Amino acid sequence: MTPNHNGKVPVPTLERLATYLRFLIELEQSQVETISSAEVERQTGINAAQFRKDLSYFGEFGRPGVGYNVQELQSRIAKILKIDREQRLILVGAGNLGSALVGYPGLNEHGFNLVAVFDNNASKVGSQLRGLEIQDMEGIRTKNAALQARIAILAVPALAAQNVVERLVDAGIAAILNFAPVMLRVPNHVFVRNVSFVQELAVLSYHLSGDKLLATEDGKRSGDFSAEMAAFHSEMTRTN
Amino acid sequence: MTPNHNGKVPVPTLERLATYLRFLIELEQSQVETISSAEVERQTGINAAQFRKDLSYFGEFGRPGVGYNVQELQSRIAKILKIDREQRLILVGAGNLGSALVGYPGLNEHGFNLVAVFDNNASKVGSQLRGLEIQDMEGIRTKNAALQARIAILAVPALAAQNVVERLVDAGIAAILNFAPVMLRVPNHVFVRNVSFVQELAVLSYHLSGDKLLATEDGKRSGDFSAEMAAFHSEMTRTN
DNA sequence: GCGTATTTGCAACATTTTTCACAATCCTAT
DNA sequence: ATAGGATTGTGAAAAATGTTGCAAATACGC
Repeated sequence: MTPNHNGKVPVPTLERLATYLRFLIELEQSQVETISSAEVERQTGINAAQFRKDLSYFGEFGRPGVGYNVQELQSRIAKILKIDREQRLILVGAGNLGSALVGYPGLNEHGFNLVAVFDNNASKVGSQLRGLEIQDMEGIRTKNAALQARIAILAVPALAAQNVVERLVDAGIAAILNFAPVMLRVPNHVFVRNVSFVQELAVLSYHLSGDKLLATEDGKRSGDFSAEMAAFHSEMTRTN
Repeated sequence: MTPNHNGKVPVPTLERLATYLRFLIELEQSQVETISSAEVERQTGINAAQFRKDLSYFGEFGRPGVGYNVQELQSRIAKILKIDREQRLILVGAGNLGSALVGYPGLNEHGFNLVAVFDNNASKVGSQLRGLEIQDMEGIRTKNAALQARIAILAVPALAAQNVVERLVDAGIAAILNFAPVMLRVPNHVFVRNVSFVQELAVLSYHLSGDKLLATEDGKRSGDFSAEMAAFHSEMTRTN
């Protein structure tokens, strides 16, 4: 149940745990009762031994010769990630991105409950955002003492970010999902995960070949490309 | 100029490269001309040797005893990441998230140019999204042969994602920024980066302690906590 | 010019993460 | 009951990533 290891779990393991959870929920909806690590590899692309080792940080989950019970594994991973209970979030920054996040259905589906929206822009304060009133940052400490949210989504401009973070930490926030394109300075007990679209796009951009024409209207391509696509399509039709 | 190494650059290095770029642009705007790796460490938190090693994959950039020319380094990293030129993007999925991304100013600022928006929802097709007409996926191959975009942002529901991806690949897309909560199957020449908010939140959630009260209205906390916060604040005031 | 201060690039070392390999365990069929 | 096939959990090897230490290069004061 609780980690039987010395406490240090690799971050990549935690990231994959969330992937497994998503996958297991899908399986559950398809009425699959049991799954083996080999089948997980086939369907997610994650190495079977990796899957087993990731789980091994937290105890034993499967039965040799049988596999894993989908429902049980799903609920145990949810417990490990502490999303079996309600997790309250606050959002700071009601711009484009922040507004989109408020409407993202995946949050509630995974037990995350957005309980308040803050913004420093006086023209926004007081208006509604999908049922939540946008509040001034002023007094966030008192407000969050009541709300008891421990996770904040930070979607403010880069220049405002560090200042906001210090107020969030003061208000008892211990985990921050940072969309602002800056490195935040936080005390040791506070965890930050950065999300940067342009950073992701830049990594993709790097991998692009210098070639100009990857697709032509008449469908002609290089020999290598055609062969690879054929392989891809046959794999697709096999897998489905 | 071009990589003087055997071609394999660690992905973490590429991710940091994008961070350096962001940071260098900031420095440039503050009229800083030269910076040392030690100063990079101080300001970004990334180890100085890490910074030097990351750069070393692509050649020599600095002068011993002096440091790095901010402007030159900035432009060389941009070239490495291939964002010195215009990179055309297409967006698939004009829902909440997709719409927010269209309005994200950071895209243009970094040379990414969103040239088309696609959606399968007939009720959306034809309407405008910040100056771009939402188009039907039908005929995307022909349309992209003209647009010549090689990167796609995928912001469609999970169930639709794999189907859409196959059509994107067919249309010549070679890199996908995937917001759909599923693992995509793609041919080898196509690169995918996944962005999942709930996954990020889950990792944060894991790190939260079981304690209920992290902040109280009257400001009382545990001794450890107070000490750490004091250290944080003194560091903050020193750094600024 | 010469010694001293810096600071890079890189090779060697250390750590972290992934993969391999296999004994131990469990189910099924006979 | 026992044999046989499947599958887990995990120590050990391998690969990837990060850090340290230092020679070589540069600038600057004297």
